[in-house]
Amino acid sequence: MFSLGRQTDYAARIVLHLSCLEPGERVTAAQIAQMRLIPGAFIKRIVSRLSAVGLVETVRGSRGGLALARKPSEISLLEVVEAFEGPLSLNVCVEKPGECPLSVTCPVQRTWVGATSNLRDYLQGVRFDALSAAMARDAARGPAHGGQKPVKIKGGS
Amino acid sequence: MFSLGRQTDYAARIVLHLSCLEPGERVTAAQIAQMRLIPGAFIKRIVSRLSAVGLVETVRGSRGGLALARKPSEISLLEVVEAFEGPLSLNVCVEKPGECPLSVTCPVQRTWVGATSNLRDYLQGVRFDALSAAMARDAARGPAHGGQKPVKIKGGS
DNA sequence: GAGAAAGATTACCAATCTGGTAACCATTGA
DNA sequence: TCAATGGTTACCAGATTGGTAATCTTTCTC
Repeated sequence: MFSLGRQTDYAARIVLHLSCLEPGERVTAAQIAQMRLIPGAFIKRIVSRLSAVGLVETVRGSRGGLALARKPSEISLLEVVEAFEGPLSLNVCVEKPGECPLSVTCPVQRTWVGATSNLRDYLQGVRFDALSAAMARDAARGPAHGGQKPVKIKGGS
Repeated sequence: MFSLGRQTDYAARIVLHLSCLEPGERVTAAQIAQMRLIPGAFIKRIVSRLSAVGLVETVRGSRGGLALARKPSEISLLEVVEAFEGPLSLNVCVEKPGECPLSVTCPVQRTWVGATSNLRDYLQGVRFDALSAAMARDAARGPAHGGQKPVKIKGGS
């Protein structure tokens, strides 16, 4: 069906969640899992990766938790996607043009390249400050308007 | 790695190949397979699908073969892609927004929707008359310039 | 220091998808 | 009738995916 993996979807939710925190605030993976409907055991692997890639900072131990490693305005959706899907590429011949002997004279190859960089540009243009702002706007409209309880962001236990 | 399947790639090659034919001309699947480096047994399934979807017309029996069902200018790359990948959608929540309870207030969902339609537009804008013209231009420059034997199109047996 | 609360890492699993092969059927022209 | 074609189906091995679970490591609190 040609879609992103669940992990990538979950990862975006996590980063979005963290984008909504006050600076200095921290939240546990379990809390995110619960509020963002991510399987509790699964989120560990995802967070681990986000941390390895340098998108989130983690603090171990009791009273530990997660926070963004950078400002939301400096994180693009593309970064999150590529952290889990690898370098964006609609077809093998985009990454490794030499692999297909036809690629030199293949106009479709050039199309894949174009579509790929198009998509990449789009995703790179989406930054998490904008996303969290949009979410805050939605939440401000209140539960009634969306038919949906707005997700509570603060981890204020 | 988030890329199109091989079938889709092959399908595009096939349609491109057929786009380069003179009107009324026909070519066999085996010939395409050989010239476009598609596994001989595999191409049958792909052709079968292309025919089922109404993109190519087939003639069975001895002296049979394939041709486009429509003019190349009326076939977009998107059609070929969706014939093999299903409706384009970067995430499940694009096709089935109701499935994820968060989607109502989820700004990422709207981003997936936007990126999807962006990609769809791009692919819909690529038509096979343009691709075959580009390929003809390349071929006209001769073998020396590409370091690659130009693919022979005419099935002149 | 003990213990609980976190994240980190690893092994494992079932289910699905994928690319591909092969055999056989159906149709058609010579 | 026979060979050449496309059509269909069954099958297969390997990779991927989404997910669970167990165990390790770090850190805070008492």
